[in-house]
Amino acid sequence: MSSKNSETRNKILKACVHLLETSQGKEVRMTDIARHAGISRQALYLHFATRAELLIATTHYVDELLESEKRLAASRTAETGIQRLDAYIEAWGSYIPEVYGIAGALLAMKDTDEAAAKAWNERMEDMREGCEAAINALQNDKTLSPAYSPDEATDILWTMLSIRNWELLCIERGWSQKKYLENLKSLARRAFLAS
Amino acid sequence: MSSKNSETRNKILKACVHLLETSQGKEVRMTDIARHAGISRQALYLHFATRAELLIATTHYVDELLESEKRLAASRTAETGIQRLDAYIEAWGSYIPEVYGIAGALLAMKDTDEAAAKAWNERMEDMREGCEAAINALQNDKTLSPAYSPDEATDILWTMLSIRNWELLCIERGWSQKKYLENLKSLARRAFLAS
DNA sequence: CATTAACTTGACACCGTGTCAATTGACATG
DNA sequence: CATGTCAATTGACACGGTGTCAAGTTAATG
Repeated sequence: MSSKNSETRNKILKACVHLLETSQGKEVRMTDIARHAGISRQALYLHFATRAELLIATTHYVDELLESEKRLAASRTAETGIQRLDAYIEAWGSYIPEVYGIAGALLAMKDTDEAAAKAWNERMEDMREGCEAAINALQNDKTLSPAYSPDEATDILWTMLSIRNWELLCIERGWSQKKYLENLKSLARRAFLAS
Repeated sequence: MSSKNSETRNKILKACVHLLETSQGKEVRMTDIARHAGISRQALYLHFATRAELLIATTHYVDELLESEKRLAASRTAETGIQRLDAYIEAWGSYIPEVYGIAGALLAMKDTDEAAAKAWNERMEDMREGCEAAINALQNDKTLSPAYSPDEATDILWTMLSIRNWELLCIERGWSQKKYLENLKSLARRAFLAS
């Protein structure tokens, strides 16, 4: 459970990311991760107490790699509410495919594992704040449709942008990433802008 | 594996429904179902070869109880496209909370179990047909926004109405069923109607 | 009375997670 | 050089859940 970055710890995380990304759907077992990292299964437990902990660490790991914070925060600099809404959808929507594998694993554990649920909920809470900020920006511009309170609008935007929705459109229905982004931006405008 | 309705088969299905409905989130084990049905665990396997098969049978069972077909088909009688859209959202949206428990169980098995995935996909396909019919009705009325092809609009409506979205709004965000239905109807209008 | 079908009990195999103990090998420090 | 320590290894094992198998019980039916 070394808290620092050790050589093997990184090997493990790297292997975990790779497996989650490639083996879409199929289970990713501790054994698989170990083999792929070139170490023994037991050595995993020297670094991560449980599978859940490993998965959570993996999300942090990729977030660092992707500089997620930075990219998501960028939308905050947009001038108008509409631009901000667009920028947030663009940023978050581009983030999804890069974390989809890991998110899926975490999501699957959510129901059975306390720690995984917590990690996931924190993430969703962060995302919701981004939505809230975008909606508030609309509100300040007086461009938010009077049909919605900011809270309601936030809930809806947050739901629209869920990873599961991305999954339905881009995986199940085969939409391209470009089509997804364009459609979601346009949908959000239709939904939230005062006409 | 008796294909007919036997006494105990129904007891099992009833127990299964009850457990899935009440024990939200917690696992529902074969043992639990057996105990709750008042029979031995092994007797379950006399009626259903696998857990997946039992769950699938359970969905059919509740569908029969709820007369889902009938209720969902009702929207087809609406006159205008808009009414039809509303009616479908009303029907499907009211159906969700009643099958939420079972759906969750099936959804969770989707990734690991072939049969469960198939059962789920069939269901989603049916639902998509309902969406398609509503969108086509709009199209025929020339009230579908030119921004969308019927296919795109169908995909989006289908996504909007996903059980996971209902879950996010009604479970996670605590929306009432009434609020959910109203908001989804209004959202769909904003999204799909030509302005 | 004998047969048959539905159930029961109890044991067991398989898998995946997590634990434990004993061992090895590298490397640092006195 | 001896010692200790740290990371990793091997191998065994417990636990929980699904699914299988075999033998025995019970009740209905001819």
